[in-house]
Amino acid sequence: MSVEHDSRQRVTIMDVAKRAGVSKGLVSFALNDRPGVSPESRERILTAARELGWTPSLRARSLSTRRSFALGLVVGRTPEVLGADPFFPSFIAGVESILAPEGRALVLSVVPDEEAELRTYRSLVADGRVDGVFLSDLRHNDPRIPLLVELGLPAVTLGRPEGLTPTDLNPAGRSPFPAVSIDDTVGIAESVRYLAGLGHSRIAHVAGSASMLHGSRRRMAFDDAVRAAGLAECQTIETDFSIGAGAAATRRLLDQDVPPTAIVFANDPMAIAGLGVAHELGLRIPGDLSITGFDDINFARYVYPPLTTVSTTPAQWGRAAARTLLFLMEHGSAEDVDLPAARLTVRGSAGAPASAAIATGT
Amino acid sequence: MSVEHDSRQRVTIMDVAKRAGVSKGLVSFALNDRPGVSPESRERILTAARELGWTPSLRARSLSTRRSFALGLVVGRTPEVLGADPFFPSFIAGVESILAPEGRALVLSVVPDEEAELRTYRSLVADGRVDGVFLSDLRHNDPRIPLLVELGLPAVTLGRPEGLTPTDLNPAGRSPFPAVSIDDTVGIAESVRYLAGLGHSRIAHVAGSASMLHGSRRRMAFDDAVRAAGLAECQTIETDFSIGAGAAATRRLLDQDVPPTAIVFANDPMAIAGLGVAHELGLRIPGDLSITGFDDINFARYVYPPLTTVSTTPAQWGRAAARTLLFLMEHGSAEDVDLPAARLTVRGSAGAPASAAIATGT
DNA sequence: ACCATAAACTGAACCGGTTTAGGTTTCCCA
DNA sequence: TGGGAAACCTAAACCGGTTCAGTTTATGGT
Repeated sequence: MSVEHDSRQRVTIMDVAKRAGVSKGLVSFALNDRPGVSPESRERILTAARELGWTPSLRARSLSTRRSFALGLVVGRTPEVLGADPFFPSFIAGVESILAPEGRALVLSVVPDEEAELRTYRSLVADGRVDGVFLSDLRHNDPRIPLLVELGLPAVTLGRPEGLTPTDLNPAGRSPFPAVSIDDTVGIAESVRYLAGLGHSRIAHVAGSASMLHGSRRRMAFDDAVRAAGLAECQTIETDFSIGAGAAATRRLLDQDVPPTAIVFANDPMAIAGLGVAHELGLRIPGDLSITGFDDINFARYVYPPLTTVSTTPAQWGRAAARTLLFLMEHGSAEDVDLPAARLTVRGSAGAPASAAIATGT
Repeated sequence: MSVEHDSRQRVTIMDVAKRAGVSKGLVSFALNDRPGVSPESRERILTAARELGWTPSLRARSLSTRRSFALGLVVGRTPEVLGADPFFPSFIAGVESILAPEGRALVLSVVPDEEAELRTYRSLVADGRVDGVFLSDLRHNDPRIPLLVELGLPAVTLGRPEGLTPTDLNPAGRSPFPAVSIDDTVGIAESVRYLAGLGHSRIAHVAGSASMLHGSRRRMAFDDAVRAAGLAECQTIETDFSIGAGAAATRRLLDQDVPPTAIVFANDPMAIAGLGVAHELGLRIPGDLSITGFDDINFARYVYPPLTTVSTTPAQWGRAAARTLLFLMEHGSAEDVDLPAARLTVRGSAGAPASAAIATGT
């Protein structure tokens, strides 16, 4: 009994209806299991559909339901920064692992600057390409938030936004979008405590961009931890998170009369660049200089010495974000999710400073 | 004269037709600039559309034209391998730079294995999600090629496929899909020649997966170059392109009685891992061991010593691939594109072997 | 036996475009 | 002046689903 022979004509809901001896409306009802279909009819319809190998046309569904069954991710980074950071590949893999079984697709955009980013959101909505979006790399007074509110596009933020204007807040005074967050301050605090415990007193921080929430938050965590450890003012240099900027910052720090004995980097790419600069200057690591990173990218374990860093879980973040966004779109609201805090992973790049005398200056 | 006030009702082609005093069919004609529309009408219609801020509904267009105006990229890699390799972010950025102005979106899938990969292509087609796809990471007898032929999905391959069965070939005996390629054998040959020129005679190769075309092709290029340089048989170790495998391979190579004095790695992540292993073993680079990589990822310039490697241009590849795929879809066929060969970029990780005595064994 | 009500189901409108068959004009030339 | 072709345009069908008003059928209460 061959039913699969394609007669050069995609099988439609009408074919299924005819074969089951019902109207196409009822087929639709049965498929979206809604009430008002007798068990027998439902069975007959589903059987017919199976026999014909029918799958409802996504395009037709899109048109009549005004949904696209796709989610969007707009990444506003230069290829330079993007390429060095394995966050997105892992994050996307996590997202996909949730979306694929649900029959939803991910529409990805990579754009170089903020203006293009906002344009992209507008056109995604104008074209009805996506039903919701992931908002990553939050910034202070992030212009994307009011834009998405204006566009009425459901979203999930990676981390809690800050600096929202009253008009953006929802009635309860909260962010208009659910946030899926991971506490990265714990890891920074642990890094500083660990270094201080090893005997370091001149600890510097190579921070990420202050305009990015995770950049400034890690910096504040660093300052707090330094203070908590009873250390004197510690140096911080702001960068844009790029490898090159990390190398330059390291050079500046080490090129001082009294250089730091340890550097806490805001991400692993910069830390690895720092490692390179230190080697180049002939410093022993961790003897002359201790280094910690943030992210625990794959490279971290394989550079020399292996990088002591803070381990994050982007794939898990992706899964949680995808689940939250799907829930939001289905139920109209969703709870914030807090993932387990990122914790310090100790490897070889940090150790006791070689000379306490130099460190204390006495 | 406010026309922008949204009356809670998206403006449709009908609104434009009414305002221009024509039928909606004619609006469609004017918009897709087809013959049979008088200049005056066309002008009136376009003006009306502009005034109303009308954009044709992508969803409606999709339904009636049976196109999705989106292209697909299915990446079959584990997050582990994917995250370390900045190829895709750059490639995607290149693709996007072409697609965005054309109003096309990129649908991205990341799947862990080949089975899921094939499933994904099937469902992308069944759902009509994409009008064409990019085929990367070509493998020998790649099962995706016959699948895409069967599905009738236009595609562009990144590199020329091999091992096609006669049924897959088109009438002219060529691959059914246009290929956008970059010659990576030149870079490998240059690496070997460069090392040989420095005085190395025991050069090893840490190859990528032999099942991947670029893995085996680079390996063959290595063998050819070694022979051309008049060197004795040189060692090769096959890996899966992952950082960890690169580290393990390096360890095995260096843990021999007569270790190589230079290693040519099939990609940068493995080369960087090799650098780490060498450092760990207390070797001086390039004095005791020379290392070359492949890709010229961002990290390459910032590790110590900076990596001598072969520079590729993934963003350019992405642009060319996107242009070719768009052309293919519009005209039904497209020419192969050959990008400039990847060339060696000399930095510090390769140099003359410290002792010619050890190198020659005399 | 009869009416009320719920459950099951149908038919048609609708989503917003494209496409095609056919109908007017207009213009040209015999 | 008429005939024919070309240019322009309209109306309606179509893409393949969802949805809803309304009809039929089954159930139940009195």
